[in-house]
Amino acid sequence: MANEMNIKDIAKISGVGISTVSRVLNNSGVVSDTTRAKVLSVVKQYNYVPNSNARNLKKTQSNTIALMVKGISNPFFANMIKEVERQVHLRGCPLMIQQVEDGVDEIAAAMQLIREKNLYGVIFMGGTYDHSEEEFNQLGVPFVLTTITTMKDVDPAAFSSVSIDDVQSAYKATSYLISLGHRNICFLARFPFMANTIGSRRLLGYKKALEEHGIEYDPALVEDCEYAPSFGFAAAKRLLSKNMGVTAMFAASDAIAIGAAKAVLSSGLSIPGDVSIVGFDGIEMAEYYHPSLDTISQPGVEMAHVSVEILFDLIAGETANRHVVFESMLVKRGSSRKVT
Amino acid sequence: MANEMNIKDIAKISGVGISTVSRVLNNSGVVSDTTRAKVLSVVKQYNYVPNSNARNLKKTQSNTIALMVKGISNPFFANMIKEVERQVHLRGCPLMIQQVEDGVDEIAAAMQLIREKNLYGVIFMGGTYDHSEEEFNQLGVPFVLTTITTMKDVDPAAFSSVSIDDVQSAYKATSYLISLGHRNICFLARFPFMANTIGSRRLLGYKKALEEHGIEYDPALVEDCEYAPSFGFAAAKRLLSKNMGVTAMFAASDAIAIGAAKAVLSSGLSIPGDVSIVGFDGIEMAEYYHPSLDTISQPGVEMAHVSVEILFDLIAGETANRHVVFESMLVKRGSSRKVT
DNA sequence: GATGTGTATCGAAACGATTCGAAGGCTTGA
DNA sequence: TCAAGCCTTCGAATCGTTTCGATACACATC
Repeated sequence: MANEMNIKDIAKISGVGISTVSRVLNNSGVVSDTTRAKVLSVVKQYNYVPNSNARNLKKTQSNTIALMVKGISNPFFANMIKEVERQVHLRGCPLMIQQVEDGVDEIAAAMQLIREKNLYGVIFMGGTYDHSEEEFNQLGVPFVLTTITTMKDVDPAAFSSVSIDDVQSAYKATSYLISLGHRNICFLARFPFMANTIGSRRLLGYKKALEEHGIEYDPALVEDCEYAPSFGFAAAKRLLSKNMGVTAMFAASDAIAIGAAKAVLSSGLSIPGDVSIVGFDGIEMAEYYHPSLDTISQPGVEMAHVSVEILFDLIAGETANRHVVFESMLVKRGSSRKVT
Repeated sequence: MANEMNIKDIAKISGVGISTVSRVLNNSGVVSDTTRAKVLSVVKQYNYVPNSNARNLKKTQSNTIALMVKGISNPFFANMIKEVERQVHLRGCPLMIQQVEDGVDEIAAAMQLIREKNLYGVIFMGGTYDHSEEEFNQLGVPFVLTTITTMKDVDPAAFSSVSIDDVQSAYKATSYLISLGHRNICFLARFPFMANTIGSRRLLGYKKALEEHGIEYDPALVEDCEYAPSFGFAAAKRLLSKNMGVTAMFAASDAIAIGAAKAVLSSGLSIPGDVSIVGFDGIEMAEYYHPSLDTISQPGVEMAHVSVEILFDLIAGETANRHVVFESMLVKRGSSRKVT
């Protein structure tokens, strides 16, 4: 039922050689206009699609791009994935998506795919990578790290990346809350055992802002929670029950912020009347929450776009790795207020 | 850097024939235990991974599954996609994801991929398909339609599907609001020019409930809006400005419901005090909205799971197509109240 | 010893593309 | 007329697998 035509059939029907058909389809080498037209018309008539397995086998390279992502359903990532797919598709390449479960070695998983499928390139999205330069080099195909932190100190010349400055962004959010007069500001993020995660980097920014304003850092104000509303809710509940006089919450993601807001509101407190809240990411749901949540917004779509651009530049032969750091933006919508 | 080993090398190093290595790797045919052990140890030692392009070329079939989806970033789909990926991955197959843009012929796009990549199977997710039985048959590989409505009257024996009963579900939601005493219930959904979309099917359920309770259907209470908060917000604003005495809103998705809730709340009205709201899908964000939104919840994860199961059954040779219709559930959380 | 049966293995052919060296057919100039 | 040079085109070899018919050996049977 599916494709029973191969290049040999097309060649025979067109009355030309096999290689001529190949050259027409790949726009390589010279082919006379009449021959080209003839071949193309036959291709169209029989709806012929070249078999990419054969093509990839011969070229020892496929045109498939893989996206290795931690947390497909995270709304911030979902948007980025959408854009990655769009951009990759636009360039005529199929996209393979693989979810990286906790505890799985991302590079090893990618290696397997690369060798199996002769991948064209890989985008890694989200998470913290505990890999050495050699391990990255082993990949053997172009790749880009998007919104990823690395534990080992890897030479920046060894990889390309797209990110925001997490320390600076968290600093910005915390400073904002401090500037509104808040002193008891709690911080909600995920702190796994590893160092240099997104959470720990944002914690650095949080601490830095406190320090600069002479506010003592209190670990009791920091809650460990995963990037989802249910965890934000539970974490905020825990915090509120401590009765520490918290007047502001800074969450490392909007999903957490939404859960935390729910905890605050359902405790009978008001936002921003009693508690101010600032989230992180800039997802649509935060804007439509009531009250609309302030947030540190990341330009996810552009980040995805640039990731694909860099990847294809590398594929095209660009040898210099690039590191694009986007600017995050403090979006004020009214979930924070001045206190005296 | 990448894989420079091929099966011939492994054969030579192991001191066996090429086909023996192949048989070991595929668990096909008989191989003595000692030979098997020897080959496996060499494979492991050299970290050999078979080239799937070559394998697929020879078998004229790859192990890749494709997911054709409309609206990757829709949170309800995002969750399903996550589960599809998990299940497909669990079965050792790579997953290719292609987003179907508006106006693109889904089947044609899938055909292209199938012929290029010799796909193993395809899952179609979301949207309304305007295809005939012949077009589906042309695919030539197993496939499942998940949460998809079809415009043409296709023989159920010609495809497999996973869905909920949209008419019944909308009927359930509307009846619930009516039972609470509401009469002016508006309905927000997407109504493209085509018939038999998800939106139009849910509209049927809405109408049926009204009719059964002797409430006249008023088209002015139905607003066309896409499945995202911003559109729900705008649609609800439009409705409120009509001053039709609306006391309840039924939205065809939670994303719409969230936008609509925002419109209600930011107009100074209360939920459920002034307006009751029921959404659709059962996404996490609706639960953490304040107030938590009532909704018709779809078992997305199970639907995704079953879709993959059916697909692999078909791949395994099952010839009978299956149609699994899941039960939706009315989840009451407090965004609706009784009126008198 | 010839034949049969089974087990374990081998290697050549094939899958459908790309590519490169070779060659056919023209024109041009000597 | 012939050689040179150019433009097209051709087809064999190749990529790394799978698979099937063939083979080799051991052992039993008659």
